[in-house]
Amino acid sequence: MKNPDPRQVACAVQLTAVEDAIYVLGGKWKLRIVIALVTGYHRFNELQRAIEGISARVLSTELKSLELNGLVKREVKADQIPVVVEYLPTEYAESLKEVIAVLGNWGLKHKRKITGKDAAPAPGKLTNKGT
Amino acid sequence: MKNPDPRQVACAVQLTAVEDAIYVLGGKWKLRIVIALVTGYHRFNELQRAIEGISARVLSTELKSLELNGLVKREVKADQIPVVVEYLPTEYAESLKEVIAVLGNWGLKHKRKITGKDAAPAPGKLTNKGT
DNA sequence: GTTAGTAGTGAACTAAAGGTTAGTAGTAAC
DNA sequence: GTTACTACTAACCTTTAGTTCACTACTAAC
Repeated sequence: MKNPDPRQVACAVQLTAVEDAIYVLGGKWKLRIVIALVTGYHRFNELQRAIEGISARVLSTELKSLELNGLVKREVKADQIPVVVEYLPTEYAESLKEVIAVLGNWGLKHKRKITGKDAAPAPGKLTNKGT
Repeated sequence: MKNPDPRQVACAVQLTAVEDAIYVLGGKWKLRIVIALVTGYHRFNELQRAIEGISARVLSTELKSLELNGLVKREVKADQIPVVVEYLPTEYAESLKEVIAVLGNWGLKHKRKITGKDAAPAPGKLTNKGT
């Protein structure tokens, strides 16, 4: 196989790109945090209360990861007492709105398909959790 | 807080939907498999060769999960020797094309942003791997 | 002085995801 | 008879993700 399968060439670009996106946005919490952020929650404890079930440690590490990827800006209001920290979605985070919308729409359609019609969900999911 | 924060109401629907989508499509391999499937790879070993790095065990479990979610159809060609199994993307899998496109585009833009400009990638990623 | 709020961090743990190795059963080529 | 192909699967191991709990340091209210 000297000259590669044209199908491989065709999908290679998409493949790495999708992988990268999943690396940055995947996992249990990253997109939830972004959604909370653009929804208007900006303070640490406020975010922790808004995002049900997240621990301080995970919120902290996830915020750092999002900051590294330019999606969040950490701002320390040193003048206030007590010192308040704000996590603000960057302008760049706006670019995720489409991703969130598409993913959300698909998730909604899929849930309807799985729970409403076929009733054969993935093991232990979609039916029994309304997070 | 008797009447819930309107922001919470506003994002709750999107939240569960996005979560569901990530549950079904998240992880290292699911979307890669779907891409390979719609690209034209249909047989087990063919898929394993096309998707670099995936093990038979993982490919098997992931295909089952995708089948449960109606994205793949498993077809056994019992008449052939040796018995051949084909994994075919369902029509429903077409609905993922938009998701893949949007995610791929974002991933591409993001990689360019991170590696080309800011040069501050997430720890140990995006720069050092060209899968 | 005790409690609660601000924003976290470190250690120790569990759970889940994924990887490695070996092996099944049948066919067919060398 | 050994190797290689078909499509897997069980057992075991490692790695990563996420949880729990305790704790810092400072301020304010009770």
